[in-house]
Amino acid sequence: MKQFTISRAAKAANVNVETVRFYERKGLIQQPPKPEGGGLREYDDDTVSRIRFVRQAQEIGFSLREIAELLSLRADPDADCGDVCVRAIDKRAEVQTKLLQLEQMRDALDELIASCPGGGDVKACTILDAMQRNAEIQKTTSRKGQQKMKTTILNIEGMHCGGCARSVEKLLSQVAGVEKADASFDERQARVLHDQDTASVARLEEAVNKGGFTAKAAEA
Amino acid sequence: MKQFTISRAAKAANVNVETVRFYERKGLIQQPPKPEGGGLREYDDDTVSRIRFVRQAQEIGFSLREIAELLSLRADPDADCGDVCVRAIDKRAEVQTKLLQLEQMRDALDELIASCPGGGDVKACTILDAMQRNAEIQKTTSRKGQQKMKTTILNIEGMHCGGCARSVEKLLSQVAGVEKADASFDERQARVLHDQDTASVARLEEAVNKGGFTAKAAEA
DNA sequence: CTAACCGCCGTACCGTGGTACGGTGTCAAC
DNA sequence: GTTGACACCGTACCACGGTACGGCGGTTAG
Repeated sequence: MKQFTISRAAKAANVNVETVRFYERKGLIQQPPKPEGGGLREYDDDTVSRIRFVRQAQEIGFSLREIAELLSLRADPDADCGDVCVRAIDKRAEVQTKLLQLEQMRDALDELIASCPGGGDVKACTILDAMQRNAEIQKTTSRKGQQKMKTTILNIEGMHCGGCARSVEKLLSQVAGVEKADASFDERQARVLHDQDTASVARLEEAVNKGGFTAKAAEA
Repeated sequence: MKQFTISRAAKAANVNVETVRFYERKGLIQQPPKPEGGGLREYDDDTVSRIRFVRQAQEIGFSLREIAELLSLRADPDADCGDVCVRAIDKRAEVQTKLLQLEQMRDALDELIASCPGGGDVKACTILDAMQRNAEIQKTTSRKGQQKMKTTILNIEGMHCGGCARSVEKLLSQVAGVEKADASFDERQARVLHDQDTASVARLEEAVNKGGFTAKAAEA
């Protein structure tokens, strides 16, 4: 097992020294203890691997917070491979959603570009016009569906960790008409901002229950 | 022309009041003057439209900074529709790049998910293994290409505004081997962090020149 | 008339993923 | 034994796109 100083370790993992220290602070890697007789901390191969794992997971689209979870799963002897898989599937769904949004953007831009006369007075710019028109359409559709936004607090049973809380958030946010969902593991609660017409409280509870939790609206 | 209070304007544009104020501070919208006799500022239809324009442009993928530019173009009597078009094309390229990256992510995740046995000990998790393996591969490839990173300062002629500076950055960052490119309109310079082997100084100059500017490496 | 709200404004803070700086300690080579 | 490079550590700072708060004053409904 090779030993490194921090800067050698950073170089080996192809990151900045400050980044290594940043990851230590975030708990993504353990800071090696100082040698007893004093001197410099010694970083090993394993830590370098771990840093590279972090970068790879980042490239796949995981946030540092999620990577920390993966790493702790990896270290947990009771963890199941299925847990990892669930996260991968969630992430895939997330990536797919972003992908579709980006495709919409690209198509919208393509349309704009195609309609451009290529020059002339900006007052007649079809691109700006089109964006303004879309903006106005948004207005009318948002007015058509007169939203009755309300925040509901759900008491949730069956959460085991912060990851569960995030699963609950995901379940809730996938219900049509839900604007915002925050779940707190500590409080065993979720706060949901939703349109009462599209997303009834019953619908919210149902969605959470389907995920294997138990949700009940808290009395106001 | 309807008049609104700030909160009514915010509601009409479907944003938070604080967001309206934030946009004012960022110069995206003008803050209406206080009426002479005192009292409340009056927001008009036009401002509301402008806010919706901002949101729409954001959805298409423009940052607030870029939107500010679009808005000032829209107001500039000398601006050409082609200027807007160029920005749209740039943005399309950017969106396309992100799209490809996300597709890679999705495919990588699909592979990981497909390989998952679906349960069992996390020690045998194919997903984590695969990520670790990829991480190790990255290491070797990044070692193979022994990069000689260097920062070069280019003096740039032909920039007319901050937008030009950003164009220069874009031109530079598209050169293979360029890690980072910062252009300053005020200083008429660009600072480029690049691999000397893949991206020679001549190549950098060439790329900038092709964009209609004139670049010369500054003497150290 | 008074409470309760809204406008107004400055300022602080959030999360994300780092980067930068300054002072002190340690080490190794010349 | 000195010099220069690195380690160590706390803290501050960057961009981004907002959100939140606190105090003041104006306004409006009951």
